Amino acid sequence: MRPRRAGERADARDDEEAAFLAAYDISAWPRPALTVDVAILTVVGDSLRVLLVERSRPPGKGLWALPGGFVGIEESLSEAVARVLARETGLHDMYTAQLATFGEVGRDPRGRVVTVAHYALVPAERIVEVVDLRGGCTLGRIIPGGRDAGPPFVIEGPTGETGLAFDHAAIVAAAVERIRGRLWYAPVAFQLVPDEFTLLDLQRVYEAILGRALDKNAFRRRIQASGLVVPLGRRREGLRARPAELFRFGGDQAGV
Amino acid sequence: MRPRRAGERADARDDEEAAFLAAYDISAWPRPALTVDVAILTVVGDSLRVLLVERSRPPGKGLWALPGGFVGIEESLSEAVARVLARETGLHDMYTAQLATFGEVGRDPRGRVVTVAHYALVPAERIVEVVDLRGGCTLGRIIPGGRDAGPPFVIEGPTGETGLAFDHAAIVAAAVERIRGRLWYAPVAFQLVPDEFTLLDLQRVYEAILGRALDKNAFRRRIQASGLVVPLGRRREGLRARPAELFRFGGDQAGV
DNA sequence: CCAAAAGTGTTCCTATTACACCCATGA
DNA sequence: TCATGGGTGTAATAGGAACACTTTTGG
Repeated sequence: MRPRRAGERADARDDEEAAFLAAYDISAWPRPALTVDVAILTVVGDSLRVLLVERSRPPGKGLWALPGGFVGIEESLSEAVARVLARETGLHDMYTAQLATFGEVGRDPRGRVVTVAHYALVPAERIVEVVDLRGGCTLGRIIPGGRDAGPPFVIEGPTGETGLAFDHAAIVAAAVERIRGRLWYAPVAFQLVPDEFTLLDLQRVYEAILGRALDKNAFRRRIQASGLVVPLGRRREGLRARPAELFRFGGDQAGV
Repeated sequence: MRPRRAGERADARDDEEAAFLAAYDISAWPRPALTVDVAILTVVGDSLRVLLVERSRPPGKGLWALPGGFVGIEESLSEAVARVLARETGLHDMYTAQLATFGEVGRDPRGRVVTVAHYALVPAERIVEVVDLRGGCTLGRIIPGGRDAGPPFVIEGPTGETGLAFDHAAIVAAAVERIRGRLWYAPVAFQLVPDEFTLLDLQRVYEAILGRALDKNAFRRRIQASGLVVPLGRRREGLRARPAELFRFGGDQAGV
């Protein structure tokens, strides 16, 4: 018995496939439930934050948690993410990416629930505009534990508490590790900054993500040499110091 | 309404949680089925390979596919991977890691099936020992499309065909991209080489994964400087050339 | 003028590349 | 001895880190 080549007895095979599928009942066996959870990351000042929602029902009622929800039978994972984010936070059209899938047996008290964790990157300005940060949403602070780029993290809610519902603290830690690893190779920081930004704005985002200070000159040259930013020829004035040149994301290497 | 602090009205909350969970029926709604699929990668000679199994039933009967199966209600994802690999290939105790989750609505003709793709790394010697490469298993050849480190790939089965069942070709491509990205930062290549190896053995593995030649001296120095290999003080003799020094994985940075 | 923030010049150092060369063995 | 694969020296280069310095604004 060999694998089918293209066109080889395709009719008979197709009939067998069709008959099999007609008789197949995929819901015949018990199986895990599937959710998506999203760590929406942003930078406020010099600290990395994650958007948390208060759980309004059990399990974990009253605890802070990542926005999430069950995956519908007719929607892809990314569609589920978009739907959940719009419902729980009002945000839409932001950069999202898949992170990892968490499937330990005891991670949800409701039963067997496997979650496909995602992360999203949004400028803080947009969150403040759209999200009601008093109506059940907050921006938890992510504190890198180590002095350099390593775990562990502490996630600190608005009232100083550190616990999140389910295994959501582990998801946040994985999200931070992921964007740290991708920071220099993918347009991560550009998603966290307004359309127009100064190089020091951008540097503050890099520093918040990495949890350590960067050399100003080295950073500036590295970013400009990358060809990922284009100068706008305008300056940001009004502060009590020398105006900084404004840039936007784009240019040679940006893949636009 | 504020999030619960530690110990605050814990009894009442716990009662509510317990009551909720007692009444909760998680199987009440239709939902996707969940599988795991594994790309078992290895290096034979100078080419990267992936272990394929022939599908013995519909859908895709007769096509080559990655080993995979449904996730049980009482097993974690990694347990499901181990079970599936032992059942379909006889391999066990190898290095596996999660890759990504594929959840497009139409990816499986049986209905809505979401798969958590994994990859595994095994030395070719072990596959030849354990797996029956004539009884429904084969080592498909992975051909990098670009001249450097980029996609696309062609996956070539034993009889020259290129199609895999479902979206498994995309999973293999994602697996190769992942191990390419991790090659210099994680012990990827060491999983693909026997316990005792020469530096040129190791270099051939790196070259197969990257799809390009590496400078011998640069490679040798980089690996030895990493502290990840320790010389055994013995040599591999018997070839018709100068015997090469044997190494094993371990040492300072190996995290053993 | 001074504080504060923006922006630049220069030096040092390390990792990577490229390429040429020497060494040990079996036939 | 020669072919084959194992192993090394060295110079050129690129990129990042460190640090001191100058410039431009608002008060």
